[in-house]
Amino acid sequence: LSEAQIVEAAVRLAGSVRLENVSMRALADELGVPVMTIYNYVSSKDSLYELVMDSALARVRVPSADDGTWEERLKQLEREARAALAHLPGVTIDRRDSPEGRRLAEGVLSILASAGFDDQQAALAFATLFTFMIGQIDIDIDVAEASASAAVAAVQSTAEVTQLSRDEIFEFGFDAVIEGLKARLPRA
Amino acid sequence: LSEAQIVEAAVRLAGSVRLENVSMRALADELGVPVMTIYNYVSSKDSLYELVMDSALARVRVPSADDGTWEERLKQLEREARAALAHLPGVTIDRRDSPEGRRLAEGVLSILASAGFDDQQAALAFATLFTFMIGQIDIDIDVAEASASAAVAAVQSTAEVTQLSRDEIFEFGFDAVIEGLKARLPRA
DNA sequence: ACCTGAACACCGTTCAAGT
DNA sequence: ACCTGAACACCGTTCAAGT
Repeated sequence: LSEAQIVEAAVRLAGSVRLENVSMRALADELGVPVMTIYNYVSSKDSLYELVMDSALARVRVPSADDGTWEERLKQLEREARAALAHLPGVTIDRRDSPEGRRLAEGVLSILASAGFDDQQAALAFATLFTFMIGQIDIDIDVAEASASAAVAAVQSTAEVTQLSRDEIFEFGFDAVIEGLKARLPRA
Repeated sequence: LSEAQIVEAAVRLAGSVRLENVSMRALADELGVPVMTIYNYVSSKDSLYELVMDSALARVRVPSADDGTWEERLKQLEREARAALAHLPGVTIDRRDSPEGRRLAEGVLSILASAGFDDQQAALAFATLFTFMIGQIDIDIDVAEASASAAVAAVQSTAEVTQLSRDEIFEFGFDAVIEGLKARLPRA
């Protein structure tokens, strides 16, 4: 048994239930060990949240400067972050003590700097993008948990609108946010 | 004792702890009644979440057509919704079966319609605004719970940046989103 | 009819006893 | 030293017994 195996099992179980509803007892069953054995590798359930989050975010790459325009790089990063967490209900980006969260935050800030934002504007743009992404992840999970949500319902209630996929909504929203930020970019 | 008193007590307790961490026993203590008495007025803790959310959102006004430009009306609505939930950690907008959630969603959609968005674009714009607001509420609460969060840390790490207040970030982000949406408005 | 104590089936985690 | 069963202090809610 190892920390990695525990995280793996938690991810497996968190696929169908919010991680906070996966009990340590259920996790132990999944691993075939007594409950308290887990505590030899993971100090608490809270620390398990962080380990799961970090293992998910570890997959997210920060595109390098030659991977396209700054808009494309940002979009790519956010798309991957969203995908990494979309199927882990109950796992959000806790930017507090997470190494991976910090890595990605720095990635976003450096892309914004390369776009020409000064420190102040980059910080504001970062907060805007981060806000949008947290909302996106939250909504992805809401929709996954109850496909008859009122966001969809509200959308559908607007007459002859064809149903919008989550991906279309993401692309539209992200492009809108980027365009709004670009308008605040100091002229080159 | 009444449903209203129970919701009031829950709001009181949810000021300092996330509502999901307010136990029915603690709520009963706050009200000075035995635990099971609450169940004569509220069918379950889940239904209590909805009652608390609805009572908070009930305060949020949908500005009428003569309350300013559509941008100002949207901003006013979102500002109030944010304020209504910012101090209720653990209470998000569950658009599922909430009357107040539906009322506000329809309010936003009607403002977007008055701005000239067609149904499809209005639905996409609504989703974008909603995503941004959910993220904002989440982050407000994160920050309230741990004022030394990494979003702030990341911002501060960018050298000589003065600390940004949550309100400044909201104003900047909201304006950026609105500007991005406006760019998608069919030309009048 | 309305109310509610005791009990049930859970939690995360401590702690002491096992090897 | 490492492991882990039993126990503790909680949960939300059922249900039967009280008035």
